[in-house]
Amino acid sequence: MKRTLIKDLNQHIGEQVTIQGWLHTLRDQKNMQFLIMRDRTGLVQVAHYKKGDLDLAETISGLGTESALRLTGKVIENEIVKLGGLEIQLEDLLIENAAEIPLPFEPFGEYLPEQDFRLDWRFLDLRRQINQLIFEVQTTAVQAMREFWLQKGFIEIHSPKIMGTPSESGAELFSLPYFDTTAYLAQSPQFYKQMAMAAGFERVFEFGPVFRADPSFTSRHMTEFTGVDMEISWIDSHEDVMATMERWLAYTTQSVIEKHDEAIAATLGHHLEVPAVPFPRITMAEAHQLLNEIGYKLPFEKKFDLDPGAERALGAHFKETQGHDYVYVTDWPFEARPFYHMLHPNAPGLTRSFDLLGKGLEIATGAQREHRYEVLKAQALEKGLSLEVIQGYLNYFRYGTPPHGGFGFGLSRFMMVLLDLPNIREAVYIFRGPTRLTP
RNA sequence: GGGGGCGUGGUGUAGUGGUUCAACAUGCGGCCCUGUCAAGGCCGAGAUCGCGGGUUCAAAUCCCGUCGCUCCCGCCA
Repeated sequence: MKRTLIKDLNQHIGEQVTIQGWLHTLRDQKNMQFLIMRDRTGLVQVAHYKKGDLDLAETISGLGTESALRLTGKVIENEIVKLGGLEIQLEDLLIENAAEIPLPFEPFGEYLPEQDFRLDWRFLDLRRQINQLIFEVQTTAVQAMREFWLQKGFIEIHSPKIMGTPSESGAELFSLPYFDTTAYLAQSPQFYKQMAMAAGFERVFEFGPVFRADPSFTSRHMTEFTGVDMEISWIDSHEDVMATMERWLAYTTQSVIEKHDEAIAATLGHHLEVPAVPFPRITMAEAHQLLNEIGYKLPFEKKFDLDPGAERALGAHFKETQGHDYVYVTDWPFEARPFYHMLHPNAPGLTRSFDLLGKGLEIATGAQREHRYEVLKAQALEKGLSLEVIQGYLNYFRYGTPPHGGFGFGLSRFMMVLLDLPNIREAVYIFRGPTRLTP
């Protein structure tokens, strides 16, 4: 018999249906048994009159909650049932996979075990409604991001994650044996998306894994995460990148609201808002001045940079003064940026770059890239890089590469910001950290 | 790489030197209950208090070490 989803049961009053799902709660009484069943669409009560089938009653009594069941019965309206005013009168039950007793923890209990323990049993943790919602929302968000770009003629690329030389960035590399040599896991698709600019693709994006061997033990770092990268050609400055990005994020948020507003309100207790475009912008120099005014003390060694506390302070300030969750911090000093960021022509030492803060959290970095071969080489040397090692990359800029720029964006960090999740381990399907390689 | 915090039955917590210090909740097992509904009632099993060492007449409780987890800084998405 065809499966009926629990949310559709009210269209089948009086009919015999089959539902498939998990035993959410069992109330086993003297004469009656009540099974609360859950599938991905909701909960329903199933009633069984014990004397109607004593063998079945005994089977049910032995069931552990969270067992995977398929059951058949007649849907009846019953106003005394508090769960939706209907119930299924049980006729047949098939145990697809019994849950052992006891469970490692109760996914639907009053309190939850600490996060580390839940990660050990992530599949049980993921049965919780909020977790299903997080990944439904992420699916919609990623779909919208891709849609936005496809509407504008972007090409999607998939660059290799195994590399012979480090890709860039100060981040530590994972190395691995590779036949008779050593290979590295990509820290970023940076060089490859710029290669696409040299290739004349003009506009590209990529969703892909990124690996960072930094031993970071914080609520917002992972050793492997999904990077969302884009790169566009023929830009005038980093402003073009920011302008594209903010509309892209507004479109994405709009899509999430259209599809999940009700569920988000029901589960998280608040509504999302589409961020107003354009987002606030502040230069690094202005940011330092502002921080000074609002009394945030930045350590001396951070005179070219921000620290996480400063980012939170800026986020809070723009929320308070402009009601905005996002802010671009632009024009970072070259000291704080990689060699390939383009310098301002009339402000030496400053780059055409930006970070995007969402609720005070760094979720993206972008810039116009330096596409002039000689200038790029000089900047690499200034950063102390060996030209030999990056010559393959430098070659992209010898045979007609347009001006271009783009950004790298952390998908899970965005999910944290979007849904107010306190820890990136809640925002990612399966967490990878310095001491977490399983599941 | 640096710093802080935590580590008690399956799970979440209480207890901060002795005399119920091993408790409470939940889960688990049993019994009871005219259809319950986040069910309820009664009974029961379950932790030598992460591990090792030390202080003390006495340690879950203090000290040292170690391991694990966690958060912050550094680094970044």
